[in-house]
Amino acid sequence: MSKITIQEIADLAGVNKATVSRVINGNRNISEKTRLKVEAIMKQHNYVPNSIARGLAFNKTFTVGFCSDYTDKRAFANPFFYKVLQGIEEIVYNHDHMFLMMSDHDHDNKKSQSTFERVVVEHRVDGLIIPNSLLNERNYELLVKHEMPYVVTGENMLSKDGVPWVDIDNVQAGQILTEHLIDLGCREIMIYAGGAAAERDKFIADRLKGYRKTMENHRLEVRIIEQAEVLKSLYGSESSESAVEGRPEALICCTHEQLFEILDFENGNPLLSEIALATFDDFPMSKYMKHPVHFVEVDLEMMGKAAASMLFSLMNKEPGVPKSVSIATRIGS
Amino acid sequence: MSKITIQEIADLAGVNKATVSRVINGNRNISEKTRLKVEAIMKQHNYVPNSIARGLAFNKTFTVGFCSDYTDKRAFANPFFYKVLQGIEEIVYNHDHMFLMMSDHDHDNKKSQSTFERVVVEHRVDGLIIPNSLLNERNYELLVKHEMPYVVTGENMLSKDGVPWVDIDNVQAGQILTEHLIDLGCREIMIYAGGAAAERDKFIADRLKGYRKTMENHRLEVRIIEQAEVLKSLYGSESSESAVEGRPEALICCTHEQLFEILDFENGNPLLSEIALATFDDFPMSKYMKHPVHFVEVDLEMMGKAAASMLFSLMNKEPGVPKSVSIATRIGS
DNA sequence: CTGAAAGCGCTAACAA
DNA sequence: TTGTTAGCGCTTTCAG
Repeated sequence: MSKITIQEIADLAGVNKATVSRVINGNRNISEKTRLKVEAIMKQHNYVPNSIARGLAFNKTFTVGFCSDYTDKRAFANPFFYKVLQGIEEIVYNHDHMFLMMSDHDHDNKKSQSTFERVVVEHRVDGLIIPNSLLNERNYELLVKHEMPYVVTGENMLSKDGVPWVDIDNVQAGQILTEHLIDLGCREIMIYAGGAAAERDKFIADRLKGYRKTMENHRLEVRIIEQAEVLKSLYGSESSESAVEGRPEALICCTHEQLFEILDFENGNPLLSEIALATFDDFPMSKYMKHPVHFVEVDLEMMGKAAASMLFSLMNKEPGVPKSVSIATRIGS
Repeated sequence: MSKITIQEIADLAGVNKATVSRVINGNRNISEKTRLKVEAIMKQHNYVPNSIARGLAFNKTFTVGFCSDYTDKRAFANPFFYKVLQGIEEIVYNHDHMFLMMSDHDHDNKKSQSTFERVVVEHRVDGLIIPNSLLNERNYELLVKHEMPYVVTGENMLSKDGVPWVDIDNVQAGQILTEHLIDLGCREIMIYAGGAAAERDKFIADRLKGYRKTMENHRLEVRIIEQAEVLKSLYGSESSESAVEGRPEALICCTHEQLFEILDFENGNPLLSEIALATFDDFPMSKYMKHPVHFVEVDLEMMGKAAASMLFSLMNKEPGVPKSVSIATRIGS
């Protein structure tokens, strides 16, 4: 079925297949009459051009890929992650392309090619949207070498210039979240942002920066903890007088993992329930939780749209494409 | 880059491209000597056969697709849904295929083709795994017409024979969940399973069946509510004496949507907090919630593997392929 | 405006 | 064991 080829359509319409090809591709050099005739025949037999053959001739796939990272909790553990996809898809379909998702993990064992690698090397897509976490040195080289257009979601941590990315404005997010806690009356606000993590992940460094700036504006003390142990000791069983003194009114967790680490700790430490918790990325489960969590709301769909739009601009080699987009956030509820 | 073709490899190796093709495809009729030579040249130039061209020649894509349904809350709203994907991917890579995800929604407006339709009609994949919710009459016809092998996740609700599916054993799940609540000491156990929904969705009917069987075994009263209103009235402000009497000790919600409907209602009705809640599909957030939720644990990775394995069997036209797989569940924590 | 022919990169008979 | 020759289905010169 669907075996019907351009040649058969041509025969049926009594024209050459080149003519059929012209109507398929909207070539203007064609008489209204034959165009209509061919179109009718195509419709009648619901002919659909074979995309593989088309791809071979055009040396294109008419497909953009999205690679998600299995190990990226920030993405998949967030049930609202799919909104990004929705945004991407809308743009992709408007451009009459296919949207293909693949998943991958940054596996170090080079024994077998990663999905990502195969897709790039085999040119299975014309462009790629990948998460920050997948843009390591090796993958970067690969993309460049194969001249594969790409956009990164999440600001890149690679010290490369010119890597195009789309991300939420993490500095601003850090600011408004801190501002929100201050509005709530908190003064002693601590932030859980690992030193190593902040080095590795730009988004953590930025969130920290937003926090720091806000606290300093309000002349409040900046208190950063890098490991949960520090916090735990403040609430430990042998807590000294000074530990009790050191307890903050609020704690900002830079990632959901950090948040859950604290929440898990809390299950054995009712004292912790006094603290106001806050985190980034949508967290709509908050209202059902024992311990409510303040969070920042992100227009993820917009983020997806921005990424896809940027990708198409790159694919079309449009001049003057902005190399990055930051998306503002607001306090969620 | 990567422009290197089979012809150039052939020239470099001083052989015919057919010979190169033979080593690519592991043809046995080739001398060890030339095979090694060609392989060396290929490696040296990291030659990768163009998959598009290969696809055209083979009339295959070496790709299997997975279509997820945006509107299917049961899938995407569940952060652990990706485990299914992990299972699928493992099998797919073992078969040296690509795995491509697309998302779709059962949009009734026929104005534009759905992604699903395009993928099928254009033969972008050799086989497809799709959720139950996408297998409507129209899509079914399409798959059959285009002879596209497919497997459905979630038992099919279409009254078609021979639709291959993989699902959790929903009857068993209903049983163990009910059994679990009984073990906990509950006697008045109500189940929220919409009448219309149970008609439409086989999985609801099955869960209900498991509940019913267990309750009857224990000589307990089967109490089914089809709309949240019934329950709400039992807890409403003007609750009569009889309403209070009618309050169950436990409530089983057949879907997460139903569960959240109850949880949202609860926010204004502390009385409801007395009730034991239970639901299906993994719900690991339970331990962080104000109101803990009993749930059934599913080996989603296994489900993915089963679906993919079945698909490959179908693609290879293996004889005697079982038409369905039911996967047992256990109580989660 | 339309047709004929070459070719995209690879595979698969059929010969040699 | 290897080379030759057609295609796979479509696009795209280049003539007419």
